[in-house]
Amino acid sequence: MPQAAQPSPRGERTRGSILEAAEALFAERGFAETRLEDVAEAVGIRRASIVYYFRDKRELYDAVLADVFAGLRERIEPVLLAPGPLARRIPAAVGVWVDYVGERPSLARLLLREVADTAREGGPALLDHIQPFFHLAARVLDESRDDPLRADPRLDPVHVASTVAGSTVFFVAAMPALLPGRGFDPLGEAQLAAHRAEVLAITRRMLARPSARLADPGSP
Amino acid sequence: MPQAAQPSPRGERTRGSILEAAEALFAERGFAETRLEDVAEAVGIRRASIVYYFRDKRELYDAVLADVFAGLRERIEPVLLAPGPLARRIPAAVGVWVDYVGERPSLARLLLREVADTAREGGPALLDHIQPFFHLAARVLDESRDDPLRADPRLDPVHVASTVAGSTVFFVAAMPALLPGRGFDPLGEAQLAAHRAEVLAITRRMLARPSARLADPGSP
DNA sequence: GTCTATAGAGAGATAGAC
DNA sequence: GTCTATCTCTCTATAGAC
Repeated sequence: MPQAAQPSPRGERTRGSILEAAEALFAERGFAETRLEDVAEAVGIRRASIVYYFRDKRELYDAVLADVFAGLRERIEPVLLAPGPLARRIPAAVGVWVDYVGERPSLARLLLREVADTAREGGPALLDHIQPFFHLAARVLDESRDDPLRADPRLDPVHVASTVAGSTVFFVAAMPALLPGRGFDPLGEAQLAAHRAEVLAITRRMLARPSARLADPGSP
Repeated sequence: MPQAAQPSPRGERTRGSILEAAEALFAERGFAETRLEDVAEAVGIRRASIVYYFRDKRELYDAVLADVFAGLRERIEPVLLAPGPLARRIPAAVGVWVDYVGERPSLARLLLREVADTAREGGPALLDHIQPFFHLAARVLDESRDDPLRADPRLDPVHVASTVAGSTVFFVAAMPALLPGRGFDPLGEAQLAAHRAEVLAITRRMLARPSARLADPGSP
């Protein structure tokens, strides 16, 4: 928001358009290769106007990440906090995840890039935006102390999440590239349904027959 | 190689060092954010000297990709072409894949980035480097016409490959970021073994109970 | 083969008018 | 709020000496 003043309706609309255009471009090209010029053009304004809403390029990028992850959280939180056994809630959350990525495929590419950037010294901002999901997970597990799944020491939530996230995100982003020529669309009804079924099967197997918990050298 | 002349031993060594440094930096930071200056510094030479070996930045990047994927192919080809049922060769190939990524984690990040770039118009060079794997797969399937797995129309090799690749690559790159603080090392003996077991279980399930083949709108 | 020096493009940030 | 104009920095690519 502009200088802590109350935003005008027009301003809110412009701001939203900038976010939308930036999300698409950052996802497609990455942070460094995206020119503010292109974002402005997509919105139909001039480059300098973007600065009115976002101090600089980095802040715009952060706002995009915040927006995308907030949307995901809004969807996942209710199904994870709903009553019922974990063995039911977790697959439900996985289904919601796949559907969300299907609707907002920018998330797939943004996440792919952020994860790849992980090794950098300065480090990406990913962690800030992922943090809420850790809190959510901690809360869910804490409130389900009696759940049989919770008791199984062989089950590593982070490992499950990594597998599910990795396969979906890769599927959505990679399939079109891997099937060259044909206009393959991983986001089509049938494709996405097939993938959802596959990921759910994987999830259920992991929950039913968890492998040894990964050693966690630093845990207290 | 320099101007089609026979390379001197010293030149070959320098060229190798450049490739090695470039691989690490491109993987960590991506193409756009990697400065030739840094590659040169890592090698201990000056920026201009790189041009002696690689016409420009893009060519260097391409050489890195070619090198990394060629290494993978060298490992996977023999196990896929070995005699025996597909139900045994495929898991073996998956095991080799996980081990290779463990030894050369740059591949994980490079692949993550390339896949994310897929949506770009100009398009990344990924396809050129992946092509040999398609040929390999086609050959293997062709030579296994009698294999029971081959006959199953519900089995989609690309889908299996995408799932396996996605989960491994994400695991290797994401785990250190997702487990902040502690010095988590997904490439450690135990972690990698646990992941390999997990991916193999996933693979075997997919082979044993394949889901419906994904519709392929453009296939002949 | 490797270096120094420099040219030149690209793109983000800033100042200030309307 | 949005624009024009400009400043400045970074980084690639090139020319040519050693």
